[in-house]
Amino acid sequence: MTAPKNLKRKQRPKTDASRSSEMRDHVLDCALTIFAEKGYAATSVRDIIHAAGVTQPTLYYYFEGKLGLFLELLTVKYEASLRELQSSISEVQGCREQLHSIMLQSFSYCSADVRVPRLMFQTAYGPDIPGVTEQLERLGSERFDLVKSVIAQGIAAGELPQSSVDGLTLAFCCLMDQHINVLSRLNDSPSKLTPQLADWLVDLFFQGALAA
Amino acid sequence: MTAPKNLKRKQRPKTDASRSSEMRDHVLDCALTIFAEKGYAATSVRDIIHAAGVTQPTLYYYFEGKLGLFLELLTVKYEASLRELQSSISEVQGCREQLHSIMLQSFSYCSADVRVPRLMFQTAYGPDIPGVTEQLERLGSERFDLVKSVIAQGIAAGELPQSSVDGLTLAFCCLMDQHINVLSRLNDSPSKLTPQLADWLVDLFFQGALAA
DNA sequence: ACGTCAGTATAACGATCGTTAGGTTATTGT
DNA sequence: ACAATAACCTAACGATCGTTATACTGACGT
Repeated sequence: MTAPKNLKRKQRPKTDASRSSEMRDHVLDCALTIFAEKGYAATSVRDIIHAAGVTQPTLYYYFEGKLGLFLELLTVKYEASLRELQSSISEVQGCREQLHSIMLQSFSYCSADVRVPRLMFQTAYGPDIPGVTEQLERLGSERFDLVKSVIAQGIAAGELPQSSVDGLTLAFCCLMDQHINVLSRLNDSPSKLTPQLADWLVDLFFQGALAA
Repeated sequence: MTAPKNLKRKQRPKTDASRSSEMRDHVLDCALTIFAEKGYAATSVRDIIHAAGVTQPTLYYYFEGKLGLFLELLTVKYEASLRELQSSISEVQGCREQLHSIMLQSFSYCSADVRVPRLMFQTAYGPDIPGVTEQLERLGSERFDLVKSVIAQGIAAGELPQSSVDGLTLAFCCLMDQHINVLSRLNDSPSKLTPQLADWLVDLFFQGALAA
């Protein structure tokens, strides 16, 4: 249906075919739309190829299958998010400012394309998916560890109390991720993931952590 | 496999057959196990009847089908949780104490049977399920409104600042639900949903809300 | 000019999906 | 004692699932 008109037959590539291709990117993008909408289990390969305007062998030419396609999508989006987070916290100093950067950057990243947080968080916080859980745990813990390192520095610097690092990190991630997940489900435009909300949440967490 | 040995052929009931039956409860319980483990979309009717040690017509005798069975399970668990929450907050006074009761009671309810929070929250925060979304939204908003009414009273009584009621409620629910969801996925025994954690989270929220 | 091969399509594979038609058994009211 | 019916079963329905064998097409190196 959404056939790519400008995507004619591909000219012979010099590089590995299964690694770079406009058609490949097109299928990935359509798969993101469907996976974000219905989740992995409820999405069929036929849904994806129908949205992309191609046939099954095209999907299986570029990807290992439904699972491989999904895993790549998930990994790409998680790692892109992580890179942006890492670069954003390197620009400011102090625990509070860095937590602020993390929240702001996450809100911005997820507002840019609501399909992304829907894919990431509905997969992470929904039912387990055999073959995905391991990789998802790895990707999720990279995020968690990034926040954890910032909070650990905050404790060391006396900005935060000497309570449990993991407990504080979990609380911050719960506030951030769940707000993103809940507010990404509404298809309100503009996004409710505003910088003001990010400010308020960081303040609430920080002041709460200090006083609790 | 898990055939109910003591569940012989049921004697004729006086009441409506599809409303009360040991076999019916047995199927419901087995369905809870499977749905909590794999989610709605990835669970097949055959998975459930295999776990219950019965055959398909038995399931369709007591329930309308996979969807009806799932909806009943979800509704029963949500409403039981809501009733316990309502009775628990009626025993204490003041916003802070009532929020504390809500958090404690939720932790207790979810620790008693980890299948329940897995079913409730992984369904609520995972991908949409056609035919379930509407009912789930209704059940979820009852929970939300209960917390909201407590917080609104807290604002009116001056216990909480005059910020957005919905914002505060969402933040509280994010902290509570996401902690339950994340910690329910680990199969640690004993549960990490301790009263100490509940105390700490309520303090963090309350002090944070005051200072932010 | 032509064989090669990357890229895409047709069509089908066996497996599994949710659901049900129809038969069997056991208990009940009469 | 016996018809009626609740409570199951065996078996199968058509639809859809993920995946693939096979064939075709057209741009490329030679």
